[in-house]
Amino acid sequence: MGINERKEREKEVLQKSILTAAREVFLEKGFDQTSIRSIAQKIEYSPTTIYLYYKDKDAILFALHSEGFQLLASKMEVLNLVENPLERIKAMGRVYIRFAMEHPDYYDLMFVQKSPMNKLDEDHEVWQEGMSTFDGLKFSVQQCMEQGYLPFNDVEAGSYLLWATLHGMCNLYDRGRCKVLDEEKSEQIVDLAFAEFLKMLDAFGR
Amino acid sequence: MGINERKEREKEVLQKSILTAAREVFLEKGFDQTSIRSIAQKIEYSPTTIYLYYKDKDAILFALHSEGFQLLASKMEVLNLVENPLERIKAMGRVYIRFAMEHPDYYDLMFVQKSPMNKLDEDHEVWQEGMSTFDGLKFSVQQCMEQGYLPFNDVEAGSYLLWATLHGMCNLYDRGRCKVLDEEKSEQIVDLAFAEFLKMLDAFGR
DNA sequence: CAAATATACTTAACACTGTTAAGTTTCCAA
DNA sequence: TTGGAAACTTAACAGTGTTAAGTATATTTG
Repeated sequence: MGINERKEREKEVLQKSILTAAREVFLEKGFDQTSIRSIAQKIEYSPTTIYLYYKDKDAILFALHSEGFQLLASKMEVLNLVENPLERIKAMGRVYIRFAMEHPDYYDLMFVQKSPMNKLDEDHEVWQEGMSTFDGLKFSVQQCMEQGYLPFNDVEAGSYLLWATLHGMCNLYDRGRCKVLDEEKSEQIVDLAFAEFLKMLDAFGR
Repeated sequence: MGINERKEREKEVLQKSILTAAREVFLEKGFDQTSIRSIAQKIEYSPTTIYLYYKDKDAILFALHSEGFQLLASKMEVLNLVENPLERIKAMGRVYIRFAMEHPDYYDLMFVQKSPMNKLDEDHEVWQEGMSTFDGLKFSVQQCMEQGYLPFNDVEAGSYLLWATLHGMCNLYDRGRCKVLDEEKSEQIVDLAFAEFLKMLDAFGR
């Protein structure tokens, strides 16, 4: 009989509407203001109902974190069109920074907050979302090394270095550490620093 | 009469013992567990007494953040012995990473957490601690540019780039994003990436 | 068809958090 | 000795994540 299946579907609907509400609160009010109670209020259920569909708050944040990676991956798709691996890495950097600037909350959840990572530790799972994205970078770095565009010894270490450079620029900016510069310059520092970054990369691009 | 002066001194003593207790809790239990009540318990005063000596929690965290910068500055002192500006920058990087690894909580407070920065926004002050440290980097970058060690257009942008690179490596590591690598490699990734970083710097060191 | 059970959801509560207003104690000066 | 200022505490507010227990509702079973 299809009753159980109908119920299954109904459960899925509520699970998804919880996630939708969580996303709305998260994007409107930010990480700190995303509480179980505020999500519950949005879907007009009691706070405890949420625990029947998600193990805890971290599970919800992990789901949102995964959404962020899907969004980033979609932005990265255009990079397949770039033939030259060094140019592809440069373009990746532009996409990455643009993503961090346009979706600072998603970015924070994906690369800074500890909450979503707790879920992995509990379930002894691997960080698929992060690994897939990093694989994309590694692929291009590998090509660059083979073609003499980059002087790294180790693909993973080199990829991590490039990633960290962009992450550092975005994170310091997001966390207000650009205050080491005057206000005018603060606003454009990420773009300025990225320009210097490209300069360094080009020094090897023969 | 010296009574008022004695009282002044006593107030200062309590203010400092609050900060000491805050530091102890912070270093023992971490940022999240550093609550007003836990600090109060340590000094055996009521939680509200703390508000007679510090405006709010952010003010205490800012004070701890400043301590962190003092500690970092002391570790940076040895760099004055390094004559060559590029070598000095490399050594700065080593000191910076070592500091981040040995004092992850201080590092987080100084460069990641938003809390200490709120104090600046409220009081319309400048970030002296950050600026002083950044000035040290800018000085060496300027020298490197003059002597042809680094190809930057802009001293501040170049300095920010170098800072961001190290910060990114430390922050991604601290926030568990090294999980893109296998466990074995995760542990040494910062050192490995730093080695690649030095390689890139050396490419200009003629 | 009625009783028992399983499902879905809510209420109330616990143990916390930062912060403030009001009340109490302590101490010093007039 | 009394008045008042200063130092400190109590109680409370409004919020947090989370859990145990209770309540309807719907489904299955006798």
